[in-house]
Amino acid sequence: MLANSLGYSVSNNEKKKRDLILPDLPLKNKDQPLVMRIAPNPNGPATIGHARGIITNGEYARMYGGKFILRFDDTDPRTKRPLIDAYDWYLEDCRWLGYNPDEIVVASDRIPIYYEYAKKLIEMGKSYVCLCEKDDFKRLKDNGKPCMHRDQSVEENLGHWERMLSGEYNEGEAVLRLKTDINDKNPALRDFVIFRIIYEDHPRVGDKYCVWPMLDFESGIEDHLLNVTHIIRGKDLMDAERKQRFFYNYFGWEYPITIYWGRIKIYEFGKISTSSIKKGIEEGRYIGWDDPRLPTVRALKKRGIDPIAIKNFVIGLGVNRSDISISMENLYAENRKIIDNRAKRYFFVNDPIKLQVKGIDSSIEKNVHLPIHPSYPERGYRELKAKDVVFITGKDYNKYMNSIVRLKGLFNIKIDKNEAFYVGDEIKEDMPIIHWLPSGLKMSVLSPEAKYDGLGEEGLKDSIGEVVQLERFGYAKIDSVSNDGEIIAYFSHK
RNA sequence: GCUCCGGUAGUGUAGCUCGGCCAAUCAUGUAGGGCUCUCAAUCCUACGACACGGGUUCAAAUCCCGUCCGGAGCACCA
Repeated sequence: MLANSLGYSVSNNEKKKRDLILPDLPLKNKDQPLVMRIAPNPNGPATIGHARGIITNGEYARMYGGKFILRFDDTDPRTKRPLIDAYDWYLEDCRWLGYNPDEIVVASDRIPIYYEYAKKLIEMGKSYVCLCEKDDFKRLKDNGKPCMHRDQSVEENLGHWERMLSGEYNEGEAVLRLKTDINDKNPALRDFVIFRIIYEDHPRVGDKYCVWPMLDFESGIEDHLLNVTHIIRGKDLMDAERKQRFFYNYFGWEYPITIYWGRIKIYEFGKISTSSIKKGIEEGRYIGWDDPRLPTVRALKKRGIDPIAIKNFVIGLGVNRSDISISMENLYAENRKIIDNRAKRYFFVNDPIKLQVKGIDSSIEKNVHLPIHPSYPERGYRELKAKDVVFITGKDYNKYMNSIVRLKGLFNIKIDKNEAFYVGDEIKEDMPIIHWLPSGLKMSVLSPEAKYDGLGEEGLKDSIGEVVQLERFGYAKIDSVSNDGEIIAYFSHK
C-alpha cells in the first residue's frame, strides 16, 4: 500500500526482488526456532537435484534465522551402499554452494538410539517381530488379514527382538513391523517393516550391526530428535509421512510441517540417478564425478558455473508439487549475468586453418591491442603481434570462402584457398568480424557434447582457474596446463 | 488394479489459502531494432498461457463436480 503511494519505480523494484526469494513458509508458532534438514544417502557427491534440496532448505533456514542440518541416511549397507568418500564430498558441495550445515548427523552412528525406540514400541504393544515369508505376509496384507505373529505377547516379541539383534536369525527370517491398521485402505501403510536383518559390512561401522532400520523409521525418529520443524522432500515420499505419523501418534509427538515437490528433469541430462553415474564411471564412460558431461555440482564447478547462479536458478524453480522439466539454458542465463562482467576476453581458434596473407609487407610486425573487457577499458589490453600469417577457425574459413572479412583489430582480408589477400583497413558496415591468431598455445576445450581442439591466446596461461569468454565461441573455465604445454579448459556455455 | 498428487505462454514461475484491484507477474526463449571492431553484455519492441466441460455467484485462474492428460507410491531401497 505504501509502495503504491511511492510510485511506479518502487513497486517495480519490489517485483524484481521478490523473484529471488522463496515463498513464505507456514509456521507453527513464531517462537519455535526453525529447523530444516536435508537427508541424503551418501552414495556419491551432490547432483543438481540435490543442490535444489541444499539450497532451498539452507535458504529457508537463513531467511528465518533457523538451523540447517545435514543428515546422512546411510542405513542400508547393501542395496544403497554408502560410499565412504561421499560423506566429505557432499559436505564440500554444500559449502561450495554457500550453505554450511549447522550440524551434521550420521545415522549409522546412532543405531542404538533407534533400537531403544524400537524396544519402546514393542513394550507398548505397537510393534512385533514377524517371522513370515515375505510373500506370505504380502498375500495376507493385500487381503487385509493379520499374520499369526501380530498377536504375540510383548515378552515373545522382546525375545525375538533380542535374538534378531544377537544374530540368531538369518536374513529374511525375521523383521520388526509397526502395528498400524491392517485394513488401512492404502496397502502400503499396513504393518510396514521398520527393521530388517542385513549381514553386510557397513563402510563406516563395519559389522557392528546386523539389524538395520528402514528409512521411514530412522528418518522419522531423527526428525523428531533433531527438532526438525519443516521437511521439504519429493512427493514420492508422501507415504512416508503417513507411515511415520503412526509412530508419532504412539509416542505423542507432533509431526513437522511438510512440503512436497515434484520430480525435476533436466532436458540435457534426463533423469538424474547417482547410481547410474557411478556405474558410468566404473565402466570408464566418464573420467570421474566431475566429468563435464555430468549433472553433478562438482562438474558444474569445474565448468565455471557460479554457485550464486545455481542458487538463482534453483530459487526460480520454487517449491511446487508438479513435476518439472527444465533446460540448462536457464541456469546458463543466470550464470552469464554473473560471469560476463568479470570474464576476460580471449581468442580461441578452433580447428585452425593457416592463411598466408598476400599483399602486405611480410617484414612488418603489427601490434594489435584488444581490450580485456570491452565494457571496462580501464582493465587494460592484450596484445597480438601480427605478421603475414594468421589462423582462423575452420568454420569461418568455410563460411567466408571467397568473401571479405574483418580480422578483429587487424585488417580486412579476402579469403581464398589456403591464402588470403589484404584488402584494406577500413571497417565497412555489415562486414563480418572474426577472431584470429598469429600463433598460439595448443588448447582444448571440453564441453558436455564434444572436445574442441585448437589454438589459444598466450594470455590464457595466466588465467588458470578463471572463467573467461572465448570470443565468438563461449565462456569457459581455464582448468590447467598439461605437461606438454596444452591449455585445458572446460566449456561453460554460450 | 488399489492409494495419492498435480495441470497458468516453448520452458520455469507469481497469483489460488481469504472470488472482484488479473484485458494474468517475472524470468528464460524466439523474432525485430539501438549500441558495439565478439554471434557476448546492455537497451528498446514484439510474440506467447489460466487443460476441457458443467455448476455456484452480480463476479471464477481462484470455490464445487465431472472428463481428459501427466506423475508418484503400493519393497526386508533411499
